[in-house]
Formats: sequence, C-alpha cells, structure tokens
Amino acid sequence: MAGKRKAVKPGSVTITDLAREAGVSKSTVSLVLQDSPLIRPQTAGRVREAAQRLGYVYNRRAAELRRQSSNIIGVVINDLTNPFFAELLVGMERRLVEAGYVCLMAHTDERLDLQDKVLASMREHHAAGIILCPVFETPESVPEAVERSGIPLLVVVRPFSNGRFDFAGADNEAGTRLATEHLIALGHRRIAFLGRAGAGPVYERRLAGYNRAMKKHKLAIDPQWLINVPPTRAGGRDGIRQALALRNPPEAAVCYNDVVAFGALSGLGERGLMAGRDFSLIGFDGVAATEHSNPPLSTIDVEPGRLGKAAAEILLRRIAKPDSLAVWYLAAPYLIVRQSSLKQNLNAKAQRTQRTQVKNARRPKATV
Amino acid sequence: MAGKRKAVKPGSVTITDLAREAGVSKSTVSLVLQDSPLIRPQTAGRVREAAQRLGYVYNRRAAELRRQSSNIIGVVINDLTNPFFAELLVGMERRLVEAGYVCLMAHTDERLDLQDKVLASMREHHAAGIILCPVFETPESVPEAVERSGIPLLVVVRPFSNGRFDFAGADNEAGTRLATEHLIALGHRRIAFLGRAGAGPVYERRLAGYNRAMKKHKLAIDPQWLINVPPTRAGGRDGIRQALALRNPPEAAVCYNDVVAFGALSGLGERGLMAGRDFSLIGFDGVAATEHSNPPLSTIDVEPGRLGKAAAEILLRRIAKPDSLAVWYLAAPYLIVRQSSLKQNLNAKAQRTQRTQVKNARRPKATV
DNA sequence: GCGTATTATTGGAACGTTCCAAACGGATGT
DNA sequence: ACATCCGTTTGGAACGTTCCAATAATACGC
Repeated sequence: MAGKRKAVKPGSVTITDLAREAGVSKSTVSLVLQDSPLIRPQTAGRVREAAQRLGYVYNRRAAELRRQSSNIIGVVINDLTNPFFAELLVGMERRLVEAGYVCLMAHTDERLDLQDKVLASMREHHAAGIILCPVFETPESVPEAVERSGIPLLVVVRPFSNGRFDFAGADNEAGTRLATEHLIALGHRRIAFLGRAGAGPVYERRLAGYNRAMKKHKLAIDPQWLINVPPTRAGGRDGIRQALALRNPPEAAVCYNDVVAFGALSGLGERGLMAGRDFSLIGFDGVAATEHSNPPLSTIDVEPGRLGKAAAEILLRRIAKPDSLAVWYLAAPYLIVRQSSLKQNLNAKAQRTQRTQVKNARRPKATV
Repeated sequence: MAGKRKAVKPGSVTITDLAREAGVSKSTVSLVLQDSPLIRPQTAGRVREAAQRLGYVYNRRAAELRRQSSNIIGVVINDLTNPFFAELLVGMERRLVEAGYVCLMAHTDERLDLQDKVLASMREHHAAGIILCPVFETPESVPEAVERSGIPLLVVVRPFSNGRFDFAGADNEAGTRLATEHLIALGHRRIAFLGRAGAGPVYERRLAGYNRAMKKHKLAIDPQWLINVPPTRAGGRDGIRQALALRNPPEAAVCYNDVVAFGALSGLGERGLMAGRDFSLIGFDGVAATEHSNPPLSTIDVEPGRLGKAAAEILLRRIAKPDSLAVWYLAAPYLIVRQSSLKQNLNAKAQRTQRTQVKNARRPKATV
C-alpha cells in the first residue's frame, strides 16, 4: 500500500503524472498543491493520495522560475571559526527557516575574490535576499552591484560609510566605553587595548569608546598600551605577552573581542597569572563560551544570536517592502561582569550573585 | 560605456535580450555562455560585450531545470555553536565551492522535526547531494527517504548502524583509548569519563575506548567516575564539580569532547585548581580553541576541518559515480599533549617543546 | 425549462535555459 | 555543375511549474 507502485525514478514524477494518476488536469493538481480553496476537498484528497502513492516531490525551482520568486537567502560570513559569527548565523538561520526561507551559506575567509564569487553565485540563484558581512576593504561597488541586481541586501557587523544599505550591527563605541568605565571603576588606571589597528570601522569605533572613557576620566594613555595584534586567540595571547613585557605594563585590558580575550586569558595563564586577581580583562561580543572560560570572562554582550535574528527580521521586512527607507539597527550592548575583571577573587557564590545583578540591572532594549 | 544603457529591471535581462542585442539567435548566446568551441570567437566577443552592456546575469535555476542538474549541496548540522561543527562546516564548504558547488546550510538544533523539514526542503530544491549529521535518535527511515529520492547522501560524525550509507567520521574508540593511555602513562590511576551517557553511538565508542584502555592496564573503574552530564560547557563544569565532590575523587578525566573539557577547565578554576598541576584533563576533537585555552588543552585531534574536507570529497566522488560501493571513512585521531595534562607544570618553553615533539611524532594518515 | 450566478475544473502560454536536428554558406573534390 | 563536407548558426521543443482566461458542472431563482 505505502509508496512502491512506480519504481521511483529519481525526481522524475511530476505534476502531470499526478494529474494522470488522479484523473484530473495538471492545473488542478497545481491548485491542490497550493491549498487553493477553489478545489473540492474530495478531488484534493484524490490528488494528495496520488502524490503519496507516487512519491511526488515538489519541484521548487520550476515553480520559482515561473513565478519569478525564490525562497533562498544568501548569507555571507567571513569567519565561522569565530563563535560570534557562528552564533550570529544560528540566530539568522533559525528566523529565516521559520519564515519559510532557506539559507545559502558562504564563507569568505576574508578573501575579496571569494566574496565576489559567492555573491555572483547567489545572484545566479536569484536569491530573495542577501545578508553580507563584508570582508575588510570591500569596495562600495560590491554592495552596489548587489543592489543594482535588484536583490534586497542587508549588511551586518561591518558598516559601509555609505548609509544607503540596510545595516545591523552593535554600538561598538558604547560597548568599549562601558568596558573601559568598568575597569576604571575597579580602580584600574593603566588600561591597555588589544586589537588589530586599522582593521576597519569596527576596530575604530571600539578604540574610540576606549579613548573616550579614558579621556573622560582624565587618564593618560601610554601609546604602548595600544597593542596591535590580529583579532584571534593567538593574537590575544601575543598581545598580553607584549603588554606584560612593557616597562610600564598595564594592569588591565579591554580586548577587541571575546576571541582575543580568550587568547589573553591563556597568555596570562602561561605566566602563572590569573585574570581577576593579577590582571583585569574584558572581552567584547558576549559569546556563549565567555560564561565557562577559565576564569569566566567579563564581556560586553551584544547577544550575537539575537542580533542575527534581528538582522533576519530586517531583511524579511525589506523583502516585503523593497522601497522603504534604509534601516540602521544598532544593538545596545551591555556589561556582564564575571571573574576575569574583579580586583580580587571573591568566592564563587558571591561572584555569581554579582553577575546576575548586573545582568538584570542594565539590559537596555536594542534601538532602531 | 560601462553598463548603463538599459535601466536594469531586476533580473529581467535574458538570453533572448542578448541575442537581439548582439544580432544572433538565443541558441548562439547559449553556446557562447558555455564557451562552446563551435562559436566563432568574433561572434562570441559580440555576445559577451552585449552581456556586459545589458548587465546580464545567468539564470541558473532555468538552466538547471532544463538540464535536470544542480550545484546545490545541502548541509545539515545540528549544533554550529560547537566549534567542532563550525570547523567541520568550514572545511566542507571550502571544498564544495572550490568544486563549483554552493552550500545550503541548515541547523537542526537536535530537533527531529526541523531536520525533516530542512531535508524536505533540500529535496524540493533538487540538491545535488546532501551531507547529514543526524540528530540523536534519527530513525533510519530518514536517510532512506533521502536515498530513495535519488539524492546522493553522506552521513557525518554520527553513523547509522546500517552501513549502506556513505559515512565520514572519526575513530572514536581509538581516540579515547589514546587519551586514556596518555593519562595512565602520566601515572594517573583514578580517571573519570565526562559525558552524556546513552547519547548515541559516538558516546558509546568513546566510552568503550576509555574502558578498553583501563581494562588493558588492569585499572578498576569506580562507576561513580562515569559522570553523566550534557555535552556542553556547562555540562563539563558540572561534571568536574561532581567529580571533585566524590568520596573517592578522580585525579584525571577524559572528556567526551573539547567543549566539555573547556567547561571542566572552568570548573577546576572556580575551585582554585589548575589543570595540569592539580588535575589532568584531556578533550576530544582538536578544535582550534584548545591551543589557547587556559591552560592549553590536551586533546585527541581528529582535525575537524580536514574531516569536513574529506567528507566533501567523498560526496563529490559519489555524485560523480552514484553506483559505487558505500565508503566508510574514519579519520585516525592523534594525541596532542598540552599543559592541561602534565603531572606538574614545567616551564613554558619545555612544555612547548614537548608538544611539538608529540605532534610530529605520531601523525598517522587518515584511513579509508 | 431557461437564463444566470456560482463553483470547479482545465487548456495552454509563459518563465529562461539547453540541446537536438536542421540549415546555412562557403570551400573542396570530382 | 554537382555532391560533399566542414565550420557556424539557428529554430523550436523540451524541463515542471503557475495562472489567466475559458469552459464545464452544479445550483438557484423564476
């Protein structure tokens, strides 16, 4: 009884086969497949039964060709290895499939040529929309080309100076300002900043937040504290090594992101030092792993998963009404204090309490 | 001169437009687009020029409809948040785009209903192949349905008992055997195993390796050392807490995977303990982050990225010849010793040397 | 019974490609 | 002058859907 009648030649059973099997026209079958109320339930039943019997699978590409539509969203990410992006992607993807889309994922590895290639590919697939986290130094012509091809585009994380494109990211400057103020509030004065200088707008804003907070509290910045390392774990470790080797070493550091901070934790460890006791460290992004690093990492949380979801939603909105004004979404970051930035190590229970308090206390809504 | 002639109505310029513009037939245009040697270079030039001028973009879905082909590979992952899967995915994706494919990524979050949904979706898109990391408790009917629909299928990481499907994974038992032997060689006798019991074949094999090694060295296993926690960071932390609270506490632990081990590092830290000095810890997977945790984590490396690449290659091979025999690929894991599993903390330089030695010494090829 | 709504169904032309078979123009051979 | 062949080019029928316009079937009012 169940599905063996016709030896199922792969993908070969079509709407016309169903029509023949159910004794109706292919138009009718088509209407049934879209649950049209026009069809008498009885006939619909017959058709569905036939579909079951023949093992029919809907040919979406044929349908989309005809309808000039698509349920594919292209997502271009540059470094999935960074948990921030992984969590971002998961957030997006979840929301997108919920809305009936499917996500064509591409990884650029910070390579411009790859990015061009995958974007072209997505155009050829007539993606219904594209979410792009551009590689460093992406010329504006790239998003412009996407836009010109008529595909709704959302830029994430790294903004273009040109505000014409929808954008979703975090308020980086506010974030590092919070981070730096936190370290200052702990009594630190000699605070370093670890990151890759000149690495685009994100770095700039984060550095600016740090500068701003330092200036506000009239703290001089020794230029040596601006430690220039790649935004990787290895970079973080090297950065902390450099920092400790200075004649005028810092006693705390705000890190470009959580990954750098993890590296820094490791770098402290190899010197027998412990963040939160011998040095204060704070990360940026709020990836899940911060909660269980050794020690747990204070961070500026932008809720990557939530940001991804928001990004997806903005794109969906844009697809629904292509001509509305560009939106510029900035997630408001908040501070999470954990053991990596405590003047002295309290016992575990006390720390936990403090964390929750902070987290609940200031948890602003994201602003649009 | 460059591309502004016709106001580009999105996606609207077709092969027929090019034909008109270049004064040839659409058949000719089609041949040009596929670099057919049949066409006189001169005419080809004219066509290409026209394409440039009109901003033509190839409509892959139309072509694929006609040719009954596809360059889409579906990739179903259950937990991108685990860096192992992220690295696996990156490895696959890189290889796939290199081969001219594009990757339809879906995240199942261990939910069977979602998995069904995305697999159906991939079938509708007529994916050229599917890479599936099945959620726990996936019934065999699921891969069978995929297979029946004629789409080449590769199962990764979690095997089905039925060996009919192509599979790529790691030699889990050998891995934990290595891990356990390493801890034993360090002089440990009371060794725990941290993981989620009953969580499918991967857990079983890994546990088996541990058991085997213990038995081989005639070490009794206190049942309490089999600590049952979810395979997450929080699980690892809880696991180590439980372990330390035992009347007969272990002095070392092999962890189900690196993520669990990271949690365990954190759990040790909150007790003021340090892996490699007060306790020995080893992970499994070899994710990049192990190199820069605090302290750096000993692990059983299966090279996730390389495994992903291998998986992609197997699938590509299967697509090329659909009727060849099923292949069962097991990456041979190897031991990486880092600070988390040293009897006492040597100084940093000595440790580094030891690590590299071990790494170079035994780095077996993967077996097919 | 007959027009007339109303409800269900259907034929067939699209959508943008590919690719077969056929045709074209010119050179070559006889 | 004709057949033949080669290198190029082309018409048009697919591929599996959707959807408009048109038709068929049924119900309704009179």
